Amino acid sequence: MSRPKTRIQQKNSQAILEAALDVFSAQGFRGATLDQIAEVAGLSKPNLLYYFPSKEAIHETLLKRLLDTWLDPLREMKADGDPIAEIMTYMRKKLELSQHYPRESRLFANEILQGAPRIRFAIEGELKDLVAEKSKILVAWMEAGRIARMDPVHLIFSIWALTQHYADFDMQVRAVLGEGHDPFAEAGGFLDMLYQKLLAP
Amino acid sequence: MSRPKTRIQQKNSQAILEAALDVFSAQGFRGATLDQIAEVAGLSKPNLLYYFPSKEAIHETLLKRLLDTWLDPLREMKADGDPIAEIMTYMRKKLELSQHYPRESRLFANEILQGAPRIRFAIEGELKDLVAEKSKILVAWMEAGRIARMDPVHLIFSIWALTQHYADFDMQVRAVLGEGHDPFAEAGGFLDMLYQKLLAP
DNA sequence: TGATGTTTTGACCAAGTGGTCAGATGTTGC
DNA sequence: GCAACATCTGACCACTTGGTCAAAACATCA
Repeated sequence: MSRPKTRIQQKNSQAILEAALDVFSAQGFRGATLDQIAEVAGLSKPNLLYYFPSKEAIHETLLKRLLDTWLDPLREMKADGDPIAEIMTYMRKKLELSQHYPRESRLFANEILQGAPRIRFAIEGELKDLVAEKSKILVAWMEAGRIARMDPVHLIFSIWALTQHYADFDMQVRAVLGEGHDPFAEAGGFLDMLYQKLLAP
Repeated sequence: MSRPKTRIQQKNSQAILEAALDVFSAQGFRGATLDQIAEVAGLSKPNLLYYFPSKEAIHETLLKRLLDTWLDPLREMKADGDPIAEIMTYMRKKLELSQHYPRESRLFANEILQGAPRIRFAIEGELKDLVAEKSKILVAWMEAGRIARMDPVHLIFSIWALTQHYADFDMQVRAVLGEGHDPFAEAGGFLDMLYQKLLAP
């Protein structure tokens, strides 16, 4: 069922993944139940299992799709651009992911929190390699005196931490800010300012 | 059973909470089972329920204890200290909590991720009030020109995000850094530098 | 020692879980 | 219209889950 052929397969697989994203991101893998997913998707439980062989398989499909989306912004950071603009753009794109795909962010957070049992391989491979590659670019920029010197990997961690916080801890952010705030707009301004200061050579 | 009297009650309640912290922080509330907790605690399941009336009750006890520890460092930020030193100390203490109490950090993260169903009241009350109070101090420091001007609440969010990241995403941090790194030592240096630059008037 | 209270446990339960399956119902192309 | 296939479902299953309970084992102290 990995490559839906008919219109109806397309539609139902999609609905299941959409529903599963809702449920998994809110409850974690073990906390989510097939009954919940089925209900949200508007299908019967046996029907879910007609499209996916198991709960595991749904989760896995979701994580696989997620990872690419998640890494894309970092992939786009290019050595030949303006250093500060490139980093700023990366940070902004990550913040937009947090804003527009908070369920994906939480799904990912849940997975890492629990020791990444299902995507450890990707973290230790793809992600690690990508960070190593981009770190080289950052170091080159530092050595050329175009941004301030610092640990490049922790610089990347800081972007992840600061942007994902607004998706993963959304509930807390909104509760603490109270009414009449636009968390993501404010975060955008704050993080722009922060990285301007941090990166200035 | 909230106030253990005998030696044995003291010891077993403690063992249960310790085991529950292990399991809840790693699996989330729904993902954790009483059998797992009982096994880690070295007790039988019915014996667990002799000390605590329900799974809920164990979780609740854990969260209640956690909250105070968690807020203490912020409470200690005093208006009459040196602004930069006070904020730096707060950041350092939060980082130390991440380092020495990662399970507590993850327990908290799990709870917030899932919409804080069990501590919403504390987030909207105690925590919100404390942040409001400390924000006033930060703003006063900004107006006195002793630290740079910025949104004080997002400044606090940034400290939470950057320090908790090293506990909650520990697996990712270690995987990406690879062998031969001391994540928390490096984070300490990086965050010192970051906040020096950010706060300088 | 025995009487009294505390702690522990095996056996049990009802509800919920992921998953199966035979067959019913739709859909499609001839 | 009908054969062939895709889709869907109710009934069911084995297992796990949180929780109960009566009785057993243990501790304490007169």
